[in-house]
Amino acid sequence: MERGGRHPTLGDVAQLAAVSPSTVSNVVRGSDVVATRTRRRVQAAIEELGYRPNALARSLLQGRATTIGIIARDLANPFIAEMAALVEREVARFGFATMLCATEGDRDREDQAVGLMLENRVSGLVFLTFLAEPSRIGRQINGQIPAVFVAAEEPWADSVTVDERRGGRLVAQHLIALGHRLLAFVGPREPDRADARRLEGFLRAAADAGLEPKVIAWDPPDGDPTLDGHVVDWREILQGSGRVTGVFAANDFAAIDLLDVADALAIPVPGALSVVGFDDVDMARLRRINLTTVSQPRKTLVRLGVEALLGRIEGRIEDEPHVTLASVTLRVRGSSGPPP
Amino acid sequence: MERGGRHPTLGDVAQLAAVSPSTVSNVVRGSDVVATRTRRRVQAAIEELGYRPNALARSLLQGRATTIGIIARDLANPFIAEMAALVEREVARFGFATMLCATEGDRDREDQAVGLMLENRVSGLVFLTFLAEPSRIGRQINGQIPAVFVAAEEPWADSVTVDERRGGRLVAQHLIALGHRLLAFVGPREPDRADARRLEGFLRAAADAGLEPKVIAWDPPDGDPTLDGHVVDWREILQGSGRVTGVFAANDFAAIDLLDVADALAIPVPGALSVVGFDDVDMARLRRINLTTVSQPRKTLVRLGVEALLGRIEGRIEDEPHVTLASVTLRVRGSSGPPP
DNA sequence: ACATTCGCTTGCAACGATGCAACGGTAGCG
DNA sequence: CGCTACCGTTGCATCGTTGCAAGCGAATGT
Repeated sequence: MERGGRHPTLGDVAQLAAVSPSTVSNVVRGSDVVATRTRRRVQAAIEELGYRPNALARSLLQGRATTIGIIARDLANPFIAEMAALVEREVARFGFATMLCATEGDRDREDQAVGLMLENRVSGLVFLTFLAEPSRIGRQINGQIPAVFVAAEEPWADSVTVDERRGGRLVAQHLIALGHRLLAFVGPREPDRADARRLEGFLRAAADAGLEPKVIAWDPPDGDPTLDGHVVDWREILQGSGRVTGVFAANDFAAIDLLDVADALAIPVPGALSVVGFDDVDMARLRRINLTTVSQPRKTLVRLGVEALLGRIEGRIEDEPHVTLASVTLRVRGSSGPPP
Repeated sequence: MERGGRHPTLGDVAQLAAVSPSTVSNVVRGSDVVATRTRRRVQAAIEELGYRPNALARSLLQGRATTIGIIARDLANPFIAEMAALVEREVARFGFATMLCATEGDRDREDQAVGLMLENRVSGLVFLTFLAEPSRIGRQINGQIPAVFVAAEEPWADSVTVDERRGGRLVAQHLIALGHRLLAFVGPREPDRADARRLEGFLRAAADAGLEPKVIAWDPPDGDPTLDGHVVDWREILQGSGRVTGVFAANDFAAIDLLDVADALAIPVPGALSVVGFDDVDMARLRRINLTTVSQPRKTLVRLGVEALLGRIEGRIEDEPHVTLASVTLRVRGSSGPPP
């Protein structure tokens, strides 16, 4: 069937069908210049040898691979994983293969990932993460290949994201409307710009109501929460003298961990504590989680992002990088209620 | 910096450094035959041009890309997503890039995925799924490139998986030891072989105790459960005359959905219903979920799988395909208890 | 002084596919 | 009858790298 484990080539097929390699190439690519008789003969030869075109050779010639690269932060986060799946599926519709790299937010791995993608001459890059060191990556990419940020943003590339500040504002307004006055924000010790904007919107809306939320840094599951740089205890924050009653978590992942903490301390939610998240991951709607959260329109984000990327790849779009905003919705569920 | 948006090549670097392309190639690949003076000059030129080797050309010459392909069923399942992340990370340690395809269990997309990988001349394939049509894919791969099944199994390729039957048995024994006699298994309408074996072990152990569990087909979130081909109602199964008290779900995903159904019907777990899952996904340990489940050693599975794959790729291993079994553990949590 | 060795560098032929100019042959047209 | 138009097919150059044999000074041995 195939000679010695090696892959049969265009030439092998050509020989068997007694035509030139070019003709085989034309058949493979479905060019209509080939006579039907010849085409059939060639197809038979292809079948017999089990021939598969070598995408590497093709891509080498065209200067780029029919591949797009996804650079994500962390596939263990369901929000990211689902976004990655959507992107893969969407670009596959246009015949693109997908290369994947996770960075864990580490700048060196960011570098490596981009390097890997560039060396493999991907046609475009989808970033599912903010960058630890935007300028370096920006310089590397430097207009060499199209890139788009989805659910993230960089000024030097197309970005499709949501109005994070508005999301933060909605949360604050929701909690305040319920009657909360003791608010807090919980986010990672090293916030990315999404976290920062969510916080910003939250703080601003709180300030408008004369409130000043605490800002707590927390990296579950291994870290302790810190407040103004000092390690504190959840019991302290949730039950102590300076306790809070309404908490906005930077994302559902953290929010759900926080619910778990509350459960561990036997603090009733929303009875004694209201928790609001961000992202609306699938599990947020489970009755046991039932998390009030800000919903991001995942499919829309991906669709718009891929659309923009393909536009650049095909050269249809040439203007300045553009930021597209999709709208967020506050999804009120059972984890938020009036303060005690 | 670069000429007209195109990528600088070995030749460009060679010209600038006034050496031959071969020498540049030697420098890039860290060959030690190059004199230190020359090497420095070349490195300066590389820096100045922002040169990046073209992996496509390199791979074309070697006959295969430094890339492995992951073929997964569905990234939206956290178990799969986490496995994919682990594989990506593990192979990256050995310098491999990762191509990703999701199949959703569809045989056509299986075909396409494998075709895509083969055309891109990946060095090896990691399957994170059982196949809808194993024989076809097997014939396609046909010893052309190394493949390994992780948390899945095929006779014609190396496989690293767990003793699913034993997992099923452990669940049955656990429920029976608690005193349950009215058992059921809940799995997808089109079970893959993992599901089938989990069921098999479960049924056998139940039979040993003289019990005959119901077998329910269910595809959450959109489907109704069916029993012997007839659509039934959860209320019927969980509270009706022929009700069950201990349910084994084919995987945590389904188990968690089942918990949600129980919550919707206000059925206390484990008071009136015990639920046991399979996989031990991260969220299973949350207090609100607190799912008794069979734990798969994810990291071990991935490590062993990648090890086997690399062995084949480097030609170190040449013998017959081998099945490696890792051991499962029943993790007893709060979703199982004595029957009412 | 000449041969031999060494250290470094270079040309050249692949790898597999593609795009294009050019081929001989037939047909259509004035 | 000669001109162009078109048809299906073919060679050939090309993409960026690598591996290998050969080249070439300079240093060493006798």
